[in-house]
Amino acid sequence: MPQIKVRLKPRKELSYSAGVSLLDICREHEDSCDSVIAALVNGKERDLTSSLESDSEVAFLNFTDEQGARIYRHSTSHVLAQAVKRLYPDAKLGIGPAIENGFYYDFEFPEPISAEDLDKIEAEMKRIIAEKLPIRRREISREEALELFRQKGETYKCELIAELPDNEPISIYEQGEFVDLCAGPHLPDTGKIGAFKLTGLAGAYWRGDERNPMLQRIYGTSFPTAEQLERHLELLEEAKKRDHRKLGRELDLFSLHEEGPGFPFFHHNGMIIIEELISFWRREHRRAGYEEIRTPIILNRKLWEHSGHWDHFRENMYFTKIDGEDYAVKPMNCPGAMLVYRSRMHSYRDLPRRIAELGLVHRHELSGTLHGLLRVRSFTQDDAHIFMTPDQIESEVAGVIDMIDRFYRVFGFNYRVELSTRPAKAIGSIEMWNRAESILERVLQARGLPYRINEGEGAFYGPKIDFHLEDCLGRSWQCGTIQLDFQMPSLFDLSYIGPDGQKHCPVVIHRVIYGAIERFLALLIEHYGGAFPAWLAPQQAVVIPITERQHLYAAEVYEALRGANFRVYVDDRSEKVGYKIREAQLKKIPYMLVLGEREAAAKQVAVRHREEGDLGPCSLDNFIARLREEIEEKK
RNA sequence: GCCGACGUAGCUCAAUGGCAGAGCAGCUGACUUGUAAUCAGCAGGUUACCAGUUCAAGUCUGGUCGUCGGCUCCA
Repeated sequence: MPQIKVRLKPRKELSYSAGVSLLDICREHEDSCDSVIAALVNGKERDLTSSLESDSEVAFLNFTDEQGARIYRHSTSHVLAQAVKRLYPDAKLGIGPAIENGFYYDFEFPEPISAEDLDKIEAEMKRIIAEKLPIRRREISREEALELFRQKGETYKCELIAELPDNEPISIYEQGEFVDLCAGPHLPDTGKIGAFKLTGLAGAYWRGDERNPMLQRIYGTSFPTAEQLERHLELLEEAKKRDHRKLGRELDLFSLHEEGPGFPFFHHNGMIIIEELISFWRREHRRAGYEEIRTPIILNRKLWEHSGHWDHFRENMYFTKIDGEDYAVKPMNCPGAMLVYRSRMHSYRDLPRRIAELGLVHRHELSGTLHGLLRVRSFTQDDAHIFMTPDQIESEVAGVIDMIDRFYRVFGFNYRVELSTRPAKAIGSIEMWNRAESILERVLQARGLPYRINEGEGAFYGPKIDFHLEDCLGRSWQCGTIQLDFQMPSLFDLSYIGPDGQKHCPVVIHRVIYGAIERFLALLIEHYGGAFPAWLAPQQAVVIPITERQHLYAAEVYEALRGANFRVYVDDRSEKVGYKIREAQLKKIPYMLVLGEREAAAKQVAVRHREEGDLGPCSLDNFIARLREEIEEKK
């Protein structure tokens, strides 16, 4: 038996005879071999049950490694599938991957199951785990695989096998009587799964396509210990307290009504935040050389036919009739901006022309996708269209990326970047698309921004760079976007006169920073958990007189703060201080100013901060200076 | 749109097919209070809506509307 060298990370050099199993190496060299899930062999994920035939670099994976956790949960999804097959032998298997924080498995049941059935399935899963079934990998030929799953009636698996690339080995994993098509790797046996829970039941189209049959998806999660599982479930509960729908009601920011599904109502408190966001936005845009326009909400159908929206976006649009003619409620602002550009002649010296618009658009989204303020049917885009010459594209795109980064930084948002490419319903030539896509890619690479490619998710008129933010449950939502457009300008016959005295067609960037004000507000609410920084807080301070004897002084303090342009009110109800403070805390007001005999006598205010607590007395002027600085610096 | 769940007072939640209730919020009054809930009283409902079964429906059945969780993070 030839000897092989094994470099065990972090730094061990070992020698074994070829054919040694990873499990053996693990038992010998890992202190807590029980917690090892799988291994990376020369960077590739492998089962612990597999063996080494040549010199290798090995790193063992634990649950604390992201890859390890995914494998652990993927194995749990197989246990779920096995349990389902035991209880419902006629159920057909879909796919069952690990996802962030858990896993799912899709099934087609002969009769739909309901949420109560999950208990039964969980019980069976526990049995399978107690059986400690060894999990074995086997590579088989395409023909064998097809035959195996055809026999079992697993039509979805057969479909997957047929689509696997020729050069890829086909592997199956067996545990007890259960077998699944799977690339792996997996835990060595089912007994390794500590704590798990099935968390949800949902419908899911096979392969996410609504033309395919709908399967039932069971969601779950698993952890090595019950404590970790419990902690995870508690974290989810905590996160729900930050839900913008709950906080929106509690803080009186907005409301949603049956009378207008998907059409949010903003209350005074919500409007204050929106107004602050907008005035910040206006200041930054003026500084960055933007103009601002406003175009109509309802425009003639002919315009939408002309722009391509009639052909490509009609299902999402609302229509109406005026004087016997068809009109549409705008789903996008671009045609309006095109008309503004076209309303006068342009020289190349005028470009780039950056035209911004806070445009209220309406889109008919599927009823089932509506979600608080995060997915609505009417929203305000902080839109802009940049008209420019072709050689200005890169610097303008870079400028917008800078601007988005600057904005998101103010709020402390982490974001993810995606590049979306040509969709099925696209207008314009393939060459144009390729050119546009490569320009966007080049700018991203030049900036060293990590990004993901979203095949086929671009707008119908051009590719785009999207900026995604996360909500309280980690779901990601597109906010900022930069879309490159070579089509719309020529459709609208836009032009500028070049240095050569000839007419040329400009290129357009469509872009938003917040995206939709409504969605951005929702994410802000969750991001801050409702405790907005002073510059955004609907009420920045509350004046709390202790008894009626301080009401006069309270009015004085109130007037001074109002005079300094702060949002403030007096709580002069006949309640105890503790009661008023508790209420102000629940309303997440940044500052509470308690006024008693001492403060009134010394003309001071006793400052309490919602997070820092009692800060003691200080002069009114000092407090005003403190709050003013906090607001100006958007702390 | 599709799959599943849910819909009772402003909010959070009770009520075996048998008189719709509690806490908080609201209103009135008393209390004059020193850093997260003072006490008492009052008021608040076509149980989402529309049909049906039943002596009797918040509860059972059907439909409509709305809300929530999902609908590739590819074996």
